[in-house]
Amino acid sequence: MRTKLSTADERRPLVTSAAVAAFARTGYRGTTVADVAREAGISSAYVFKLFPSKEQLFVGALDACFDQVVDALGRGVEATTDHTPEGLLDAMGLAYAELIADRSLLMLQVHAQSAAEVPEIGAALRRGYARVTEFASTRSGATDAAVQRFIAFGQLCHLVVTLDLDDAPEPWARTLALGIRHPVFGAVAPAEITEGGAS
Amino acid sequence: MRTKLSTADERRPLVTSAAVAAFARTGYRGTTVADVAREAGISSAYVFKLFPSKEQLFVGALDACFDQVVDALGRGVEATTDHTPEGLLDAMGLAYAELIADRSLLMLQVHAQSAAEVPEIGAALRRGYARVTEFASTRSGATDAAVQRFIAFGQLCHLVVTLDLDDAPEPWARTLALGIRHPVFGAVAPAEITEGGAS
DNA sequence: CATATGAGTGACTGTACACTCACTCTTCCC
DNA sequence: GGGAAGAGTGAGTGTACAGTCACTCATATG
Repeated sequence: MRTKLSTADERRPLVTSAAVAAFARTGYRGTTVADVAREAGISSAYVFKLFPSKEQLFVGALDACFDQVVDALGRGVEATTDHTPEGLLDAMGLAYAELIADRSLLMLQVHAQSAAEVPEIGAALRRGYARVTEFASTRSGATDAAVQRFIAFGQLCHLVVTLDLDDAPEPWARTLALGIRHPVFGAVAPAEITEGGAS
Repeated sequence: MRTKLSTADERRPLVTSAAVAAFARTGYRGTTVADVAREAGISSAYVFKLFPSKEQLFVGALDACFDQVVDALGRGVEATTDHTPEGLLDAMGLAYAELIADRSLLMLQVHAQSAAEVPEIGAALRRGYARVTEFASTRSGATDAAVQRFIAFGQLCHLVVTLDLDDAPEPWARTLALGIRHPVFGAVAPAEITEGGAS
């Protein structure tokens, strides 16, 4: 009994997870479907039975990524007792920081942004950011400007993690990584950055 | 007399510009050196005489990109009369917005971020952001938090332009694109156009 | 048992691409 | 004129990859 068979519908989400991990490492064009297949422990021929094309496989991974992001934001909101708009956004930021501790979900978004010229991928990415932005906005009740800043610091966080700035000693790197920790118990950007630190 | 010869040292920067344009369109892995060669009007064989590898060609393009970004920030600083730290950062933001009106320099940074796993490219990207961050910090005299916010909104701007959000009607897109215009005479952040120029 | 359905794969195909090489043509200097 | 130095290319080579196909094997049911 070498391999236990499962149904295609059971296997598809497993392959999607494998695709998230693989595409997160080397991006849309830098990852072969053989890489995804290896990660999933199946043959690449079977990946093409499960998904019609590499493009659709990537889109599936990206959708799954945003599912998890929105879920995490929701859990963050549930977990806080501070129900002010700023408190709710902070709670979401913290939850996001915990979620992306392993980098995969974050890197997938970065790679997707670079592949957004592919129409289906661009559309999926817009869909994802629409969900996140609308969720942050309606669930926090914050002003548009505050929501915009929330997303802006999310994007900065992507840069910091991509370039491994959070444990770089250079002053400029410390400036960009201020308050951003990707190790699990850290916090993400403080919302009150009005008159912050010293130089 | 079909083609006027020029020296390799004259031609290299021309090819670098072509590389910026080509890589900006389809990214590091999505662009062939034949694409760059076509853009530059030479054969791909000759591109390899001018640059040792595709990777070094991309690094050259990225360095040139950051040269232009830092230059633009400098011109922004020269052009403003408001010498408060916030005024200087605003002026830099405005200059950056004008510089990236044609998207190439911005998209190249986005694509570079996705290719940062390639060691030489990651290093070049860190070099570039180091220059920008240090320049913004020392020339504005602003707090670390303000400089961080400056870069964060720059990253948001990358997202907005990549996803073409600035002329999308959806509310979430309007929220993210608040105050961000990429058409030439638009402004970034809460800054006004001060120079008296005709159309 | 027979036979159907669907899971899963090895071996291919066609193409695209990074990089090389042998070569030609131009310019310049004697 | 001759010939060295360098600009510039056409025609490759080797490899890697998206997608296909014909097939095997497991399970299910009558």
